[in-house]
Amino acid sequence: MNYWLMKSEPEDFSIDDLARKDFEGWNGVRNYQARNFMRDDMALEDLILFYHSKSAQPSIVGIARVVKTAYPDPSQFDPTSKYFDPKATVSKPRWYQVDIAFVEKYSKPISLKHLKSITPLQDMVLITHPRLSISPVSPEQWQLISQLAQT
DNA sequence: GCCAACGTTGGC
DNA sequence: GCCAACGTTGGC
Repeated sequence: MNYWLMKSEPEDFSIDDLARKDFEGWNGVRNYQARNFMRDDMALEDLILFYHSKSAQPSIVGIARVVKTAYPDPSQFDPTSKYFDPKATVSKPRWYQVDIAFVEKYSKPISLKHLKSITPLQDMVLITHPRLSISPVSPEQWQLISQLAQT
């Protein structure tokens, strides 16, 4: 079982949007590191911290889980999509996605500001690599954050 | 293979 | 909306 953090701009797709759906295909990821995490390391039922970026108070807002492992992101083949990639082919896809589903919404979000104030969380990839949209979370970090969510 | 130019992310 | 940090592209 692995733990992850995935960012989304709530104006594009929020935890409430996720809660309304059976699942969501996590398409449009166009960063190789993030792709590799999805393609190579994400397993069924892995748990995900769902993070709202570019919001007034960037925060972890809830939990999702992986319900389908990596498969080629169809938007890379669609010339009308903003995620179209002319260098990708069906036989040699470049971009992958997973499907995720809603698990829970925190009653109170945990802000980035709060996370940055907690010494043992300073090595979170979220903090050391602030522009990565998908990042691994250690079991220790997961446990600590789960405790924060309950207070 | 270097690196300048360019595009994107995301906190503020 | 700004802009620093960083990733990617492409000419040489």
